[in-house]
Amino acid sequence: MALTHAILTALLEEDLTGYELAKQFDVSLGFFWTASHQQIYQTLKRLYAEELVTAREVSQTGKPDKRVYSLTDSGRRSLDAWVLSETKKRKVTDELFAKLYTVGHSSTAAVIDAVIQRQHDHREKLALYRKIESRNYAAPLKLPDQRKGVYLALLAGIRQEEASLLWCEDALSLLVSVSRVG
Amino acid sequence: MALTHAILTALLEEDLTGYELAKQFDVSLGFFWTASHQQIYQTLKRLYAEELVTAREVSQTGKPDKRVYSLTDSGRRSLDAWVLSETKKRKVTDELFAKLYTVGHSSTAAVIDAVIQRQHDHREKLALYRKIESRNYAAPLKLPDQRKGVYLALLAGIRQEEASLLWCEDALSLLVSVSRVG
DNA sequence: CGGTACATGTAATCTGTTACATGATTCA
DNA sequence: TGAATCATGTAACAGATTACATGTACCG
Repeated sequence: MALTHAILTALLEEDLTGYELAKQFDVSLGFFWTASHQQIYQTLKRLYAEELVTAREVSQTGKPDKRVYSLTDSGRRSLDAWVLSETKKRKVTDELFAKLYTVGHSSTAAVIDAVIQRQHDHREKLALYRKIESRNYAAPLKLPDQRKGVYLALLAGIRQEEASLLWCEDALSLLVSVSRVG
Repeated sequence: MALTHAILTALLEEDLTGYELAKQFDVSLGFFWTASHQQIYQTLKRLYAEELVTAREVSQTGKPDKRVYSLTDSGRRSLDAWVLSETKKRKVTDELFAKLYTVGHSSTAAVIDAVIQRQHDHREKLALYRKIESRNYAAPLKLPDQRKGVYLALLAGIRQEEASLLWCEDALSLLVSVSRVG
């Protein structure tokens, strides 16, 4: 039950709606956590039932009403307990690498296309992360403590995207040496 | 249904038992795919029912009997179709980064411990990958085509582990600047 | 008139995790 | 004698995905 805690940590800083959470999981949180809006709404519903969050309805003009969630004391305690618990290993599933295992047996062209697509994605993510970094995290040591962890998560994202981009170049240059198969 | 294809790609190269597959998912495949032995046995059972793999029982002396799986033609076609299909985005869940979001609100000591633990893990993985690289993939361009993709997957693992290790150092030096909280 | 952003959800299904279950061999 | 490795599985439950469902506002 770890999406629970990913949501609760996001609510530590500010109150959010399901929609806003989904957007955050799509961008800044995206490189270390992915979740669809359906999953988020379902989890928020459960969190509300368990009284780890509260919700208030906010009417808006020119936009649909929204439901803003905030942490409760109980949610806060649950988070604290989770931080002290053992950290689970990173879980990854990436089809791209599984497809690489088929090189020489199946269509290499398809794999090359997949790498190029991935290269575009990494470039976009990196540009986004760097923009966020230069706007909000230019002087890490001077950040207030509550922002330091968020900065480090961002930095990890930047490093991962950079490493992935370098890899994409190496991958493409090696893949063109593969005779067409499949 | 992507574990399906991750298993099928592993069977492209050689026939394997569920146990061997589980080990591979734990080590060399581990950085881009994780799966427990329970999940693997369940999936193999389904794959067998769908005739994407066949199995033969092998008796051993001094060891339990084992069940060795191989790809069928139908499994092979399923793989080919999958390679041509759109590549899904990488899916990640990593509690460590979620925990970073709690810095300044909760126990920083616990987060530091988690980073140190992760640093050990990355060092071990990197050492393993480098050993595999120097033993089997010293001259990438001279590899047979079927090994090039596998090498690239390994290289991605090496790059990721290196980037992660650099990050761990930066993270630890910034985290010690956080006043003790929680 | 069409697309995008805002905003929230349910139902059915599929996938993955946790707990349970067994049993031989080898090494210290 | 106890731990590790080999080897395979089931059952119950939790978590995630896919398909379906609705509706407004704003921009071009």
